[in-house]
Amino acid sequence: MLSPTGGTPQAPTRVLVIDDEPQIVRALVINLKARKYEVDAAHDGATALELAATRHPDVVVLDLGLPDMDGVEVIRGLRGWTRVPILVLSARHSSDEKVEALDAGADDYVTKPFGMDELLARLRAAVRRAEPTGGGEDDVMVATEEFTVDLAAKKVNRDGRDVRLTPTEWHLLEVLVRNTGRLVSQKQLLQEVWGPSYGTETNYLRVYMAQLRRKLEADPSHPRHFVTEPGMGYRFEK
Amino acid sequence: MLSPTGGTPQAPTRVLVIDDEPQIVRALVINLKARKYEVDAAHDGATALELAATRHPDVVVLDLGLPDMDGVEVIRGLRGWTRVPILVLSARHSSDEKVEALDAGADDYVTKPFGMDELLARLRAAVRRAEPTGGGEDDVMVATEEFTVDLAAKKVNRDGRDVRLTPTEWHLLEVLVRNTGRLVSQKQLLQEVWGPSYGTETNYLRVYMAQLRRKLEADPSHPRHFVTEPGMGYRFEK
DNA sequence: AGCGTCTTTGACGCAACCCTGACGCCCCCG
DNA sequence: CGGGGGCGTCAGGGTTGCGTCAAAGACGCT
Repeated sequence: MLSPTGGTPQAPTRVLVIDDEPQIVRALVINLKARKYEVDAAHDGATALELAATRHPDVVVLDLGLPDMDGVEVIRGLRGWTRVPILVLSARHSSDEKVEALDAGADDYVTKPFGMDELLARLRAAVRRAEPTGGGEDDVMVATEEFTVDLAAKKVNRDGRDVRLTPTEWHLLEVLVRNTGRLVSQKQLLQEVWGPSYGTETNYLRVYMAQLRRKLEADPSHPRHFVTEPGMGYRFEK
Repeated sequence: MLSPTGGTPQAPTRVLVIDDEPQIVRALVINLKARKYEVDAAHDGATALELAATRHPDVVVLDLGLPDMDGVEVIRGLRGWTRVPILVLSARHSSDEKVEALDAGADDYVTKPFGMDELLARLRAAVRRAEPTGGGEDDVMVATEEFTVDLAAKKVNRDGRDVRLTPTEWHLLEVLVRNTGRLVSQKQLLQEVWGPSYGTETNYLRVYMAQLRRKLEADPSHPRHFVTEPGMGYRFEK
């Protein structure tokens, strides 16, 4: 995985690196940028808190040994207003120090010298669990003048009443709606709804398209939304 | 701070410890119980997954060296259906192993021998960040015309009297209510309530949906709130 | 050890769904 | 102008899935 943000394209993950040792900052910045992270860097606590407030990073990498203030104070300063994941770096192996940092609100604690692979893995873990819960919570709704389709809730509403669809009807509708405006070939429809071994049983499509139209179209015999493209396939239009 | 759960009284934090070395398990259990955690223990991967499904721990401590299966497989088995924090223990210091475990979905990685103080601090950190976000006011109360469900208090009230629900009934109701209006597939229901190894035992659903309807619906044979979507799943409507 | 509660499992009737075939229509093409 | 392929419609039958009931097994409590 090259990009830190998984499959779908989205805003790059923003990292705030706080360390006063130039060579460590340089190594981190290079490695992070190579993996398509967006990186800000600060070499003391004051600028760190400032950058955190203005740039809103998705994750913070914090070295405890700063020139101007105690690293734990930086953690408290951040935790006062944000739950952004904080990954602490430190040369100290002392258990007390780890406990203090973690209880102040740090998410993870890595002792120097550290392996870059491990650090990046811990960073990925921190970012991942901060991601919004629940997977696909987007309420994907498609609306026409006559009915609405809610892909997430698997609901179809027409004239204020819910329309009952059978599994096959729903599946067919789903494929069409996900390709709104585009032509979907008969073969593609058959394979997506009935399975990959189907492809020629166009009579299935005729029956189920008729049922969809009967349940959703104002005038089923003159469909406005479920359009037949003879010899090719079907198309859903808003 | 003696109690792991902050100030306000609430259910104790439940920890699942997975390790095949008895002395480690004993040390962990003693230390955790002394701090008012509720502790379950498993000494192999199979029972671990089973316990995770039935007991729903708030955090998992997992030793990678298990007799029956690879520790990473346990992580994947858990991540298939839950986001519970996973804290990995391991004797291996190898960087590759850490990266693999973290990328499989672990939240933290501690190498043995470990300091108990540090482990407990890391455990607190893992639990803390898994807590519900402060800003998101959970709709813990859901009301219909006939009954109300209080998700926080785990109470159901109907006609002014509390309704007694068995653990399974409640769990099923909870999943449905958290997805009010949305269709929940039979597989999802089975896996959330009975555990990840279930998915086809739809007869369980039939029995327990009937019991929920009998206890909550005005006319159980014509359910208004617990709607069956044949072949797909069930839906809770207000 | 005994009891009660909860969970699991099996059997049965019924309704709904999916598939199938037949028929008629329209449009394209010969 | 006639034939044919593709499409829409309808109705029947096999199959699946759901609701219900009942009883056995598992578990915890007294």
